[in-house]
Amino acid sequence: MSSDSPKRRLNAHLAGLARALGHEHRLELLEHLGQGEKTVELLARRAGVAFANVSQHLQQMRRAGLVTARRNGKRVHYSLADGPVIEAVSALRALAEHNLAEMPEAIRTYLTSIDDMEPVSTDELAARLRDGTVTLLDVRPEDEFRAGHLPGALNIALEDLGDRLTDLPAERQIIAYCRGPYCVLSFEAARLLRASGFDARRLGDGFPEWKAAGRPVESG
Amino acid sequence: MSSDSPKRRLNAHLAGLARALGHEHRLELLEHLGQGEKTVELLARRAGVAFANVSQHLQQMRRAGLVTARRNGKRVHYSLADGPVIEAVSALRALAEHNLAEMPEAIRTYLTSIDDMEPVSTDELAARLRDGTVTLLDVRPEDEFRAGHLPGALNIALEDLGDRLTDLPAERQIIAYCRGPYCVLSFEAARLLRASGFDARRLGDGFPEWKAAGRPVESG
DNA sequence: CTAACGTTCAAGTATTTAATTGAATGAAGG
DNA sequence: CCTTCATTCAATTAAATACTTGAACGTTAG
Repeated sequence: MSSDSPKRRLNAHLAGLARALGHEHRLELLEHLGQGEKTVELLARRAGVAFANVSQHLQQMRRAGLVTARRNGKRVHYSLADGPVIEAVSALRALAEHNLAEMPEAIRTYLTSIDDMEPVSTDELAARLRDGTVTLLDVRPEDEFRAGHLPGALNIALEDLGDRLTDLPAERQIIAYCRGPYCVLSFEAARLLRASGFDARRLGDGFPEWKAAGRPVESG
Repeated sequence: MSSDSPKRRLNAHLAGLARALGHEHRLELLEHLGQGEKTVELLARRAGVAFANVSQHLQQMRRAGLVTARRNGKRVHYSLADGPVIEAVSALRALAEHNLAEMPEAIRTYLTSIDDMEPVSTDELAARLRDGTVTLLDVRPEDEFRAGHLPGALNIALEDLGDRLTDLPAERQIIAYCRGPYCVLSFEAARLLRASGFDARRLGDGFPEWKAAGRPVESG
């Protein structure tokens, strides 16, 4: 009766999208691309995946419409397509979080330890920023910060944080953020800061989610 | 530097979820399960897929935590897991809709023709229901209606609609709904009703999305 | 023009996934 | 108990996907 061909083809199309998201490396690449445009080489280095391999994964995602490529000189710069890609990945995460029970132990403890840091919500952060009662700290690498960051954020990459504690106010609460909800950078930063006597917390989401929610961003 | 094993494993887990959504037949099965619990046999029939094949797809989704199974006598009844499964599929659809340009022509015309029916939004419907100015028509098969439907809806399966036009009010607007945004049932219903002189529209979403949005449902 | 470099392509192998078939389970009914 | 029926399992084949390697392409610099 209702085995309509167009509907089937649409489902096949949706399935193709899902499969394009269905690989560990591609999800990692998307997370990095969420921070801003990047070259293949940089992505390969950051993700720790073989070069040609990254190129192929990127092309697969390009075919699916998840990312776009632009050539500039010898390099090809990839970035997220402007559809709701972040939202789709977030939906996957929400799905995963709901089934915590069915996850391997190692992942579960990882997630709950991240949760123990009492993450600040995006709404809460926005309010605190209006009040001006917190210092906002971006602990991603500098190039990602330059490509886009939350308004008024201070950038100290996690690896430099230990050497630059004196740049931070001792009396104000510090909220650290990084690439996304499961990115360890802000988690490690908050831990380090707390151990050094600061009042530190972390943002539950990261830059891509903030931007995807339509909130203002700065760059440069 | 930050090639943390737990994070990688989490991405692998997310990728597994995405792959569990990454097949035409599984998406179709999820759509049917969104209407309510169903046996393997019924699913195989409704989806037009070979029996053992359906069983294997279901088990794959069960392993991924997308669906649950319960045995009752000789039959095994599958239903959606209680995580945000509908939301994840909706995210995929949103992604697909955003890239209309990159879709094969056949699908694109299918989608735009559906859109030409000026779908009613969930919010709009809720308001109109409060006013009591519309008749709500559920055109899914009776078993799906019994398993759950929108409050106050009248059930006439699409295949019976032509014979039961006299059961419908000529003076009130009729809003038809079915299984989801891309389900043809309500589309065909609205077309038939309009051709018969009724003032008919269709709901943009379907029963599963209404329920997933936390709105009230009735059953029986 | 040639060399160097970043990226893509092509080919091969290994692995994973899908569909089909027939046998095996497990519950109900005579 | 033996049969029937719905479902699952196991085994096979076919197809798709991932990774590696080395060659090819296109752009910039000398």
